[in-house]
Amino acid sequence: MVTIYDVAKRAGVSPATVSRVYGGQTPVTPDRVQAVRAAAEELGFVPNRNARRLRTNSSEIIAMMVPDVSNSFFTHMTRAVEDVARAAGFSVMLCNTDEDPEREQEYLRVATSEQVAGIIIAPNANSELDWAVERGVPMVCVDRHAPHHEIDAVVVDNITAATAATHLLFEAGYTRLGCITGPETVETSTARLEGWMKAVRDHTGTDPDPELVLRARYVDDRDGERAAQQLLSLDNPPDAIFAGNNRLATGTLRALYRLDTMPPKVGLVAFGGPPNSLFAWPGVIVTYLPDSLIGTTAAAMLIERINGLESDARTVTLPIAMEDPGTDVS
Amino acid sequence: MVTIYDVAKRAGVSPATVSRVYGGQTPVTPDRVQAVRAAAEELGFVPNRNARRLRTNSSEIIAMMVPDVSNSFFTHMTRAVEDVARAAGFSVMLCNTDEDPEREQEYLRVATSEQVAGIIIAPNANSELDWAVERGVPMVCVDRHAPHHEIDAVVVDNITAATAATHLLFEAGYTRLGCITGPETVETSTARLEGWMKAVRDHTGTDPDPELVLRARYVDDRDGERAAQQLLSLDNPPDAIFAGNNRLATGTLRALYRLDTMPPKVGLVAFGGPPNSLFAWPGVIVTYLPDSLIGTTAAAMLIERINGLESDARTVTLPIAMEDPGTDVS
DNA sequence: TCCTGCCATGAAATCGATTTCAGCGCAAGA
DNA sequence: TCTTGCGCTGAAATCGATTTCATGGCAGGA
Repeated sequence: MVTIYDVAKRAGVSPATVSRVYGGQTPVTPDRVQAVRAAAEELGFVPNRNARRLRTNSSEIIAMMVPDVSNSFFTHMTRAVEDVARAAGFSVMLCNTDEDPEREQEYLRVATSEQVAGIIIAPNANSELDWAVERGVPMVCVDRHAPHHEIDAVVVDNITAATAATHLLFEAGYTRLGCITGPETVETSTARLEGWMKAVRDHTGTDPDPELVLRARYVDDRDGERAAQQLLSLDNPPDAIFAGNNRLATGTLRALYRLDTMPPKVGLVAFGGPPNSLFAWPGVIVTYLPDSLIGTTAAAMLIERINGLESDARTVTLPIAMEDPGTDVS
Repeated sequence: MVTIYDVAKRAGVSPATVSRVYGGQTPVTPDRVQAVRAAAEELGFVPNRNARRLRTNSSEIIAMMVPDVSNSFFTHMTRAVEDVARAAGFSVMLCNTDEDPEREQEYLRVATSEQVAGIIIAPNANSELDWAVERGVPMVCVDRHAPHHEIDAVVVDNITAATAATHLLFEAGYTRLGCITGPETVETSTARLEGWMKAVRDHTGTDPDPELVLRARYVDDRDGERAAQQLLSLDNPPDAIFAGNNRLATGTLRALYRLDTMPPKVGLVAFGGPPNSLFAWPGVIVTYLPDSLIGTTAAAMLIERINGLESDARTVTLPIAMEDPGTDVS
């Protein structure tokens, strides 16, 4: 391994000078800089970040903790975070929590032990963030607020969008709406359910039929498929379904396909997806979550914190775009 | 920051003993282990990995260098790598190269400077891997072979699968096939083109019409869309299209939709996608790349290397699954 | 020409964990 | 009882870069 001492010897300067050439505070005479760079080049010197970090007690790593990167929502968010991070000289450490508090805890431990510069996390109601908060690690929550702590957050207005999308189903002529949403531990699933209920009450004047509301796991589309099947096999089945995230929408669509009741026969709100939907489909109302924007915003906010910003916790709420192709089969 | 010295003082032992409790080679008396653990717990001690790494000259980080995590193929691969890595005590650093050799180079520099334990990379023809190879960083290539070096690789049999899928188009009754594949710098795109050509020759007895072959970027589905439009606006347009990856397939499908020539009117091979295809579609032949399996295999191979395996470079070729729903519109 | 003061430089301490090496205590064998 | 030897322990060196502190050199002002 080539060290600054080797470079120093070759360049005829002291190790301190070599160190200063690589991002030190103190200036170095141009010709010495030249000499050092030349020597470093010849020897193939790469500064050892571990040594630097040990000394400076900081790293250029951002931990990205999401339930599951293979969910396209988080995929795009992660990609966006990585872009902003790289531009600012940070690397991204990827952590899939699978909504499992234990795994999350383990990762938080690794992250602090790693002296990461900051953490971007999509927490759930069971998240134990005390560990990181106590240690003052800069942190930004995405998609959901932090439980029990005041922490920067970038979220979307789920209630409003869920209500609006549900209204569109009613306007399209559907009358009996089912709702498949996520577990109670995930804040967005409750918000979307709430938005859906509001729209139902607005239109029917009464509370929705409880048998039309199901909760399924967010992370596996087969759960969504099962839930949709269950709804559609009711004695009095819904004629449209609100699917609370992209996975659930994918599962629901598959169930509809299997039962030969594809939209527009049965209406669908695909909240936040389905992923890579290719084109507008009659009877499918899609809301697009601003995944990349959430990522870039969160990364930018985190970097502000890393650079020492001390203000109170901030919450940024981003709007949700919507697509309604109508029910016309053309 | 709590260090082993603090813990040592509190537990009434030496720092060396504390270190040994955390994964040291030498055994420690049980009651001292107890005392150390208790003290560590009370003080909230977390070992500083940077110090450890500086000393041991190794890290528990695997760099995952892919063109673009937001491509579902790499997404699933990355997810699989992360699972295997975590189980073995490694973290994953995410690097999007966008097929850009410069960015790749930058990341290789960061990775060596970071003393990463190993690298998993999807290289292209312009990749400069010398840097890492010289330094002996354990490395495994995925999806593509390393240019100019003998390195472990996990790939799929693109030629065979492309030929087989193309055959299915002919069998379905399509006669004039177009092909949209990726840039020449990406090995898989050439292999798939080759497989396609073989099938065309088998069936027609002649070389394919050159105007039916287009190359587009792999990374943006709009390029695929444009290429498909171009093919379909020929005087003598193809009646089926072979799309060389998931992005191209997505773009092609969108073009077909816009031109109101959705399959089965125009046949389609969607090689390696399209992502999250919801269900079988008449006239669309889909090949499924074993994305997760590539990831787990590569991660396992890399970990073997990290643990000191010295054998010659190995290449694992995985099979490709295929789905042909026929052309029947039922 | 001499003095003041800034600027660049090198020597050495430091970050926190690992590891070598020597020593100590204790058990087993003679 | 004495010796041998094993097993555990602590002191101290070490990893490679950063940074403080003291110093030497040089320019500008008197």
